[in-house]
Amino acid sequence: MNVFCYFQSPIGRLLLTSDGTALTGLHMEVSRKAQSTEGWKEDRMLAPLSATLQQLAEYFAGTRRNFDLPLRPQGTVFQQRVWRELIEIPYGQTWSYGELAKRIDNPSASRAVGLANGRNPISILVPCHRVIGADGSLTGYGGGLERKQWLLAHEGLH
Amino acid sequence: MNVFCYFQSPIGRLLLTSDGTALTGLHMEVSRKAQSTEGWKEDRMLAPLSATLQQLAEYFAGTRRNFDLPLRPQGTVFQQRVWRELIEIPYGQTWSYGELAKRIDNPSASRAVGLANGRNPISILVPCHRVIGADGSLTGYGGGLERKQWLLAHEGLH
DNA sequence: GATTCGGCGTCCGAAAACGGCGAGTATTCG
DNA sequence: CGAATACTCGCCGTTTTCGGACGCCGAATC
Repeated sequence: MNVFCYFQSPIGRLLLTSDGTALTGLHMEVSRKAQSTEGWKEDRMLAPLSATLQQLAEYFAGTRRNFDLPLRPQGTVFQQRVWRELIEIPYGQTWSYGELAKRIDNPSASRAVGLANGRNPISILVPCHRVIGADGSLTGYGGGLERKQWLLAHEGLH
Repeated sequence: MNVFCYFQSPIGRLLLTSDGTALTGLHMEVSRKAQSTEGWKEDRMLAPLSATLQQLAEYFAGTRRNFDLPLRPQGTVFQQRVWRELIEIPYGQTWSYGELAKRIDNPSASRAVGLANGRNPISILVPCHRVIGADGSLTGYGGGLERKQWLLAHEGLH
């Protein structure tokens, strides 16, 4: 069972998707990559979705720093390792791609980490925006660098 | 929704599977290729399954020569064409792989037809056992040549 | 800074391997 | 001489393998 709904945020509309028991995706609206929801059902009341809506609202309001939600992102073994580690980055902090690579015992895979980051299906909640270049540059972001910047600023950086 | 059940036949136990609305598989027990039913529900009462059980019993009892069941085999376009044509072979008759290839307007694809035959997910009902070599040899059968021979003999051949 | 280069997992396309064949020769026996 | 069997070779869709390109990097060099 696939369900979805939208959340209106300061950085644009967000698409939330769920398999019925957990959150499977949180996508920003980017023209080129319009995730299709054809054949899916819209439902803001489904438990995982309504909980996410609530916590997102609090996050953007500035009253929440950590999320507590059932997540189920789909990906390869390596990607799962990267994403699981992403969640360990505290609110308002940043790691470099290389640091993240070290943390998953694959110190030379920093570039592959970047790739896995780009494939993160659950943005914001899995905070791939908290990873930047070793020299402090933002380097890149699926939703656009301006959104990455906005999120980091919102968390009190720069 | 995936459901399964078993049928005890003269040629061994058969595994029937359904997506809830049609029959998706009928597999013979072969050690090397034990189709996994993990996470599936066993239910002999589900419409497509109970109907199949009934008609199979009649087939093996010798009182039924044609089946009337909702089938939904999964495969490539080419395989679907082959399987659809297989159903046209009358009870008690055999075609060669080459003849079947001609029937689907691909006369030189006899070998590919053999391959598609081997992938037939619904044995007996989709009678791939009625296809033999152009020289009359049995050539091959997923469930083992002895079963192919048994089925053809049961249909009055040789 | 700007450029170069090595490292790493993934994606993608091309190429090769693989059969439940069949037709055409060659070979073997009565 | 036939007829039956053994070999060879082309066919064709599918699967597997392989190599190269790519990207949200980082360190070294210029």
